[in-house]
Amino acid sequence: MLNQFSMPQSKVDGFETLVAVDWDREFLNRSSGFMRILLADDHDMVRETISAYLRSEGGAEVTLATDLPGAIEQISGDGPYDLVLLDYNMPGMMGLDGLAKALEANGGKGVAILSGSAPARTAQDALDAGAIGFIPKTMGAQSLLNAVRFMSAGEIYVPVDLMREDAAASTHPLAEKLSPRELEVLDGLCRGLSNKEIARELDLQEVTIKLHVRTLCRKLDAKNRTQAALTAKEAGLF
Amino acid sequence: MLNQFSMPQSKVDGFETLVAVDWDREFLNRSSGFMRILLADDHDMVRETISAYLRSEGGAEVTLATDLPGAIEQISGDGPYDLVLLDYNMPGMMGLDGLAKALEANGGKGVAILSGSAPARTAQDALDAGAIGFIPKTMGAQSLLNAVRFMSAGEIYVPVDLMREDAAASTHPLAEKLSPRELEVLDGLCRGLSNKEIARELDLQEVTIKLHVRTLCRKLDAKNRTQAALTAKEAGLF
DNA sequence: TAGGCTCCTATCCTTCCGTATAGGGTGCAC
DNA sequence: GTGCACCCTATACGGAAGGATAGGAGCCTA
Repeated sequence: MLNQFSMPQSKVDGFETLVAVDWDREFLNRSSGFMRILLADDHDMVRETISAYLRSEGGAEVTLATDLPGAIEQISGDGPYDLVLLDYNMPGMMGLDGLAKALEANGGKGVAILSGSAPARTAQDALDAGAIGFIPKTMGAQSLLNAVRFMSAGEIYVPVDLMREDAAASTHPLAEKLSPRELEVLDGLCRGLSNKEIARELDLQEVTIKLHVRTLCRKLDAKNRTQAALTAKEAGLF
Repeated sequence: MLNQFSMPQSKVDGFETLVAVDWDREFLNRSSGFMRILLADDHDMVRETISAYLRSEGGAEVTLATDLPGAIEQISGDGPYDLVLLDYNMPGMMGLDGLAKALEANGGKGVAILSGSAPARTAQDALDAGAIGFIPKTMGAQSLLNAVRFMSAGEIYVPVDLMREDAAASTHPLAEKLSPRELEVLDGLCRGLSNKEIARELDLQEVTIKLHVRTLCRKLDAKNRTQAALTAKEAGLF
C-alpha cells in the first residue's frame, strides 16, 4: 500500500502510465534483451499475440505457459524470471491462490496479475498477497510494455485509475446507479450468500437485506437474486 | 448449418484448422495487402496486439474499434469491410443483438464473432444469426490468421471442435460429471429461471427440477442455485 | 434374471425468498 | 424550515426453494 509507485504522466488509451518524463527514454531501453518474462494465459490467441508484441517491440525473452501448473513447472525448471505474468482467469488459479504458488516458486518476487475483467478490489488483494503489479487487459499494448519493463526492474505497478476509490463507480455505468449499501449487498449476492448471511456480515436485519435485494433486482433489471448476481458478474463488478 | 466449411487438416494449439493441404500456401498469400478488416474489442491490450499480429504477419489492413457503436460508425463511414471481427463481450453487444446491427451495417455479410469464453452453443446461434464465423480466443494466433483469410474470402469458418456435440462435455471437466438432463437444468439456472419455468421449458414436473437442482448443487459444491449458476458461468459452461 | 444405474414422479415438511405496507432515522438542498 | 433521498426496521403473507423419503420406468450389464 505504501510503496506503490504512481507517477501519472501521459494518458494512453485511458490509462495513465507510470513513466515519468525525465527518465523514460533511458528506462525503456535499458534492459532490452535481458528481460526474461514468463507469460501464462489459457487463451492461445491472447498469449501468442501479446508475447509476439513483447518480443518484437520490447525485445523481451518471453516463455509461455497455458495454465498455472505449467507456469510453476517452467519457473521451477528455468529458475526465477524477471517477471511472471499470470492471467487471473486461468485453469489452476483459483482466485489468488495461484498467485501465492507462483510467488513461492519464483522466490517470492516478480509475479504480476493480468486480468480481463478488472475489478478494482482484486488489484488491492493481489498486491496485498505479494504481487508486483496488476495489469488490466483494457490497458494499451504500449502501456503494457512500459509496465512490464517497470516491473522487471523490481518496481510495483498499478494503474492509477484503479487506485482511486471512485474508480469502480466511474468505470462501471451500472455501479453509478447503486448506493454504497446496495453494492455491499450485491457483493454478497455474487458470492451466493443467503439474505441471513449477508445480514450477519453487514450487521443488519434480514428484512433490510430483502429490501436491498428487491431494489437491486429492479435496478439491474433482474427477476431474482440469481439473475442479479449473474448480471453483476457479467458486468465485471465483482 | 449446411454450408459450414470444415476440412480438418492439422492440429494447431488444440484446434484443427480448416486449411487443406493442397491449397494452403497459395491461399494464405493470395490476398495479402488487400484484406480490409475491422477489429472491435474493448480490451485495448488484446485489440492492439492482435491487430499488430494481423498486420505484420498477415499484411492485413486493420481498423480498430472499442465498442459496438464505434464499430458501426466505422463500417458506415469506411464502407463495407472484407471482415468484421466483433468481441462477444463488449459494450453495446447485448448478446447477439450487436451482431445483427453490424451485419446490417456491413451489407449483411462478413461479420464474425470473437469470444473469450467459448460456449459451443453460442457459436451455433451466431451462425444462425448470419455470422460468417466464430473464433474462440483459445485458438492459436496462426490459426486465427488462417481463419481470417478464409473468412475474408467469403467462406464460413467454425472450429470443428465446437461442431461436435460432445465437445462441450469433453472440454469441460466439470461437465463430465453431469448428466444430459442436469446440463439442461443447469442452463436454466444460468439464465436465472425459476424451477417452475425450467419445468415448463423441459416439459417436466417442478419437483423433478428441484431434485436435479439439489444434485447439481452437490456436484458443483454449491450451497444454493445462485452459487451453482455462478460456478457454471465461471467455468465457462454457458 | 437379477442387479445396478439414471431419470422421472410423488408427498410431506421446513426454511427462505419476494412483495407489500407502514413506519422512523439521518443528511442534504432549496 | 420543508422537502427529498437514502438508509434501516417492523409485521405479515403467498410462493418458491430446499431437503427427506419412497417408488416406478427404462436401460445396460453380469
